[in-house]
Amino acid sequence: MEKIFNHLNESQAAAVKQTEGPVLILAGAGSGKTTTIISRLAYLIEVVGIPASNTLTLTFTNKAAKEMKERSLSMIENVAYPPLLCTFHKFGLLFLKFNIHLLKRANNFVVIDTDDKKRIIKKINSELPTPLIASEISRYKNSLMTPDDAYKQTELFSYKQIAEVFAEYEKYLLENNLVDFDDLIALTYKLLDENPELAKATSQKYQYIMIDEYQDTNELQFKLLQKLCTVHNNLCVVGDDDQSIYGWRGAHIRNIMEFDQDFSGTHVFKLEENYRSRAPILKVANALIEHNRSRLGKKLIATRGNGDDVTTLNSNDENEEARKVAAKIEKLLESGVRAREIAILYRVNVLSRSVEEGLNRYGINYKLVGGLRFYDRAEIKDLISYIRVITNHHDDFSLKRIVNKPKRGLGKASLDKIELAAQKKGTSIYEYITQAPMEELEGLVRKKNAATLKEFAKNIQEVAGIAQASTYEFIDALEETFSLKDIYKNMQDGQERILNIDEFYGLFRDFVKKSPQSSLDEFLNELTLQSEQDQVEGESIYMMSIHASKGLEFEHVFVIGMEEGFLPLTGDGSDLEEERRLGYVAFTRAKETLTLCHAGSRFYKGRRSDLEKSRFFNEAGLCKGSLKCEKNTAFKKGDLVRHKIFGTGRIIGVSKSGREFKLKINFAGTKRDILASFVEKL
DNA sequence: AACGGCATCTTTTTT
DNA sequence: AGATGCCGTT
Repeated sequence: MEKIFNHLNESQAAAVKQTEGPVLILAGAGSGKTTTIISRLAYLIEVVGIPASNTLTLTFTNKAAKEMKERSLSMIENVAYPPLLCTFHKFGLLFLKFNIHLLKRANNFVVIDTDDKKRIIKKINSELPTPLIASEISRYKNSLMTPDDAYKQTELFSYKQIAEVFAEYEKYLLENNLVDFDDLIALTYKLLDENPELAKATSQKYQYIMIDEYQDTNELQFKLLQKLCTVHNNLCVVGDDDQSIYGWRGAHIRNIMEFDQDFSGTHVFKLEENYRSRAPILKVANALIEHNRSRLGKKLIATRGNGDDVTTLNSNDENEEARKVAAKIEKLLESGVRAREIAILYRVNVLSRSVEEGLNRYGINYKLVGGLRFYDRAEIKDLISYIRVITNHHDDFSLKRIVNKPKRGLGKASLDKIELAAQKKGTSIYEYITQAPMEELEGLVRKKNAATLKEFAKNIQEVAGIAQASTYEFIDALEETFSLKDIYKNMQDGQERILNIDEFYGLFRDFVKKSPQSSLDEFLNELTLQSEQDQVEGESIYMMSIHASKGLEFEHVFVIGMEEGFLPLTGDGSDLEEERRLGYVAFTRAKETLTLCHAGSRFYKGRRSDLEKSRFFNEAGLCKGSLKCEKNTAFKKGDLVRHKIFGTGRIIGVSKSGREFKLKINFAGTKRDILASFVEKL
């Protein structure tokens, strides 16, 4: 008991103790959110006496789940079964394994990733852009729409077409017993919705539910949570409306804004004490986010005392910016700061390029986080396809991916012929290759290739036999039989690919060591749900998008590209309030110092364009008393501006007052003199 | 079947 | 600019 409350402040402790009923914990950046969740879990299990198996804690990323698991293990003692703590999708996977038979489907389904999904779509329709169809299908599934619903909903021909692709896509998944990411949640919901008894039983099993990063949930996840709360309302959600930065991906900020209306009798706790950043950093972050209208209202209170002022770094172009940032970082490193405590953040990934060059010139090592993920690399996906075919020879989808890797002379034309022949016989491609007489195969493809195909099928079977006997020997047998590394031996970026393959082999061996009794099947599904491999700790600084930085912290943070058009990013579909939240997330990553950089022009999309300093400098209160800053904001007669108290008005005159500009503004007929830093341009 | 040249697009990203 | 994708040529 003491151990649990030792490290908690008052509001954290209060939130931990409120175990019953709906609970909303508004956890500001750096306010000890994870500590609170873990403590609450420990309190439920160790003090209240709830069996660990009756709790459920859901996160969005594997990383968060992993961190919480590790930290909870050190806090919870004597637990026969560890509490279920996993991602939403993992929960869906587990649930479907036990219950998908109710949808008349076998539970040996395979989870496909976004790339697989796109390949399937592309095969069905190559006219419309695949990513569009993919995202529309995702949207339909998240709205629980059937292809039929989607078809009826629209009058547009192209969208009717998309609905038709959706129908065929669903048919394909069903026929091959595949499940996509959206299905993991949607089918789980469907099962609970159509089987009230199952919903009741599931809700009874998970009596205490906690959700991390609640501001990132979408509508379907919300509905799923409602089902899980069929027989109780012990739902505790933790999140921060000010850090909702995934609206563009369907996250429903409404969920957190209106939680207390969705669940009556909600207890609200605000965690506002910040244990991360120095006071000046928090001041700037608070000032910025206060400009958002749609928020629950929360202020970060500094506990770490005063520190350096937030610095603005002004450059003419991106090269100057890169030099200045690199020089500053070099100084920090010389003063003994560890490299991993320094991060460069940006709104758009392309902005990393110029800074990379600067860092290289200064000989500073950096690590790019994000970009192409390990499991998305073609060579790794090929390997996974090999393993899939070995576990399930009838997985035509994966087989087609690898049948010509390494080259076996099987191009599109030959493959189509084989596939057609297999379809006619009603068998899988693998089965067709093994069973068709040699003469028949030779009628379809070249003699030499027919033999290669037979050999390929034989090899698959052989390696499958080895896998069954010993997962230990499997990986070596795979490489020996198919020489997958040789494919890349003579390619330009081949060495890197071979290294990736070796890394994958290493990961596989680790998996086997950790759970020797597991089948390849389990390994595969685990893999599909896995995101990035753990970033290796090294002596290099970090560079990443603001999105990727969420949840992390660094002593020294540089935000580059703070210009209109980059942060905030403008254009169709952009949401100024979400951009502001992005700024807020970026600022609150910093523990000791925060440096905000902007450049007068950048080379972007093939041409150089002039840029205005971001309005966020003004909003964050970083412009007071400085004329230099006003130059870029360029208030002029006729501009519409907003004042926090007087509302919207039009500038009718500009004059200088000391070091600042004074504006004469017409607010709905009332003319007032206002200092420029107190209004924002509309 | 494989390669190379031309056109097109360009925010953020997890599962 | 740079990556990706499609199509036509070899």
